[in-house]
Amino acid sequence: MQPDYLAASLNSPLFKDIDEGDILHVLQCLDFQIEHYKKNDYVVRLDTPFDGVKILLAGEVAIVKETKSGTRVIVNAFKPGATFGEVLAFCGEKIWTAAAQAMSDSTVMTIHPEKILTMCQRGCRYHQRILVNLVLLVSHKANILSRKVDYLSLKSINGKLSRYLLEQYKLSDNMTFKLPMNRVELADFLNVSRPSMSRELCKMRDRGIIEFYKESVRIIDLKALEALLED
Amino acid sequence: MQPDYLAASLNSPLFKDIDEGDILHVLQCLDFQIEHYKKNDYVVRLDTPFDGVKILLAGEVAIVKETKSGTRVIVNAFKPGATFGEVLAFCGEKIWTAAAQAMSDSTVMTIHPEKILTMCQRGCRYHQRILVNLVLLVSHKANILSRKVDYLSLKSINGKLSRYLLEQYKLSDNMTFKLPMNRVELADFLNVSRPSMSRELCKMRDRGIIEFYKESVRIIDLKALEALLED
DNA sequence: TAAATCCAGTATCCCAGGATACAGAAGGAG
DNA sequence: CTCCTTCTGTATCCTGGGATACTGGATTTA
Repeated sequence: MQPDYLAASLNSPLFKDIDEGDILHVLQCLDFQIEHYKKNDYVVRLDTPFDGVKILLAGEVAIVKETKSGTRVIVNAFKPGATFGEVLAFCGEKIWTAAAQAMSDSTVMTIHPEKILTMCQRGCRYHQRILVNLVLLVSHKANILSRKVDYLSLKSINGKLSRYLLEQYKLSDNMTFKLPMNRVELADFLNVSRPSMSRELCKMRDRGIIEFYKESVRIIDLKALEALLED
Repeated sequence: MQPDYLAASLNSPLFKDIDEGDILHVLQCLDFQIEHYKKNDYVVRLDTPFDGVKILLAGEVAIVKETKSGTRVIVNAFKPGATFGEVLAFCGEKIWTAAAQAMSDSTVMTIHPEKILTMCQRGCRYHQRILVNLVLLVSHKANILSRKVDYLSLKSINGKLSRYLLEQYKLSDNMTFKLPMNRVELADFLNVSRPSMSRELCKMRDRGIIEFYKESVRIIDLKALEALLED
């Protein structure tokens, strides 16, 4: 076992609050494999047999969903320490329901989910901790999905945009903040077309509700922005 | 502790594989409350303080997300034994991010989440089991949300409908099946207006792709239905 | 058995926003 | 500096589907 993998594993929320010696121990129980991928390689292909929970040790991996018409949408982008596949694992899916692609050269660890749930009938102290971490991890994923549903459930672009801007405002606790994505990505995230979003964004500006320059946004009329939520 | 509540708790996936005596024990640790609701009562209101994980003991409860203008999306409908609020609990939300409404007269148990993660530092045999159940439960929720996102990401009513019908077909493994909801609920679920959905449904029928009478649906031209997926 | 209520289908109107194409700005590479 | 690419805003056109209102059938209540 190379120590660099161990170090990378330490970053994963799955192993949070478990100390180094124990992680080594856990990993040995878990029957893991490690694989390397080059940029643009598929780490996981859609509709292929599910083979285990993945932990990204190094590089960058994105979850991509592709429509039959050929358009590819990046659903989620992961940095080292992130895990994926755990939701599929624990709800008994047998195949991957999305593809994962390396955005840069990446190293991925695969572990077998059954062992996580059953490995320590004897009750090692870190086993409990892993289960708690798993609960937190999966809950977090579910929460992100839930937020996604919120956005997608809104029908108007104004509604989506104002909700998004208000959330960014709350996160930064400042009327001026920077958008974490460019226009194309934001439009994808809100599931609207880029020109339409741009149009509405500018309308808001013209109505004196917001100001923006590049990725910087400033909320001018908070009340008016909140009022836009209602549609 | 009334035995009927105990019996109802036994049905919950949260307590799966825990025997009766232990459930009684767990419940006593968990500091639970029980409340009754009439049809259409709100079990939980949007934006009110989060008060604990809910277990539906009797009746029917639906999670609804609604905008002020009245657009309503049924995210999920629950039967006795189902739990909700556990995702919020374990990602540290302080307020309810959706409303829950009783679809019929219902009884709901509320338990306090901190205790689930920490109650048994001494390692009772059922504690571990509850954590495993929680992982399974939350994963299942995340999976449902993921499916929901898939529906909402489709832009055309045809796309949503055909995806939904194909899923029902796969579930029943039969070209003829019954829809589990009426038209209003289905329209809510797919986040489209009821008349528009009705229109598209009838178009499909007129094109010889499906047949339907009330809640019964029969797929006639599977290939054509699959072709509609290509939004 | 009449009245009230719920449910599904249909028609009409009309607008939010998608598709597309283009233009100017900004940054990077040679 | 010049070319090239990426990003954003803008205009034009046009359709999918939302809002609304009405129908008739089914179900429930009295």
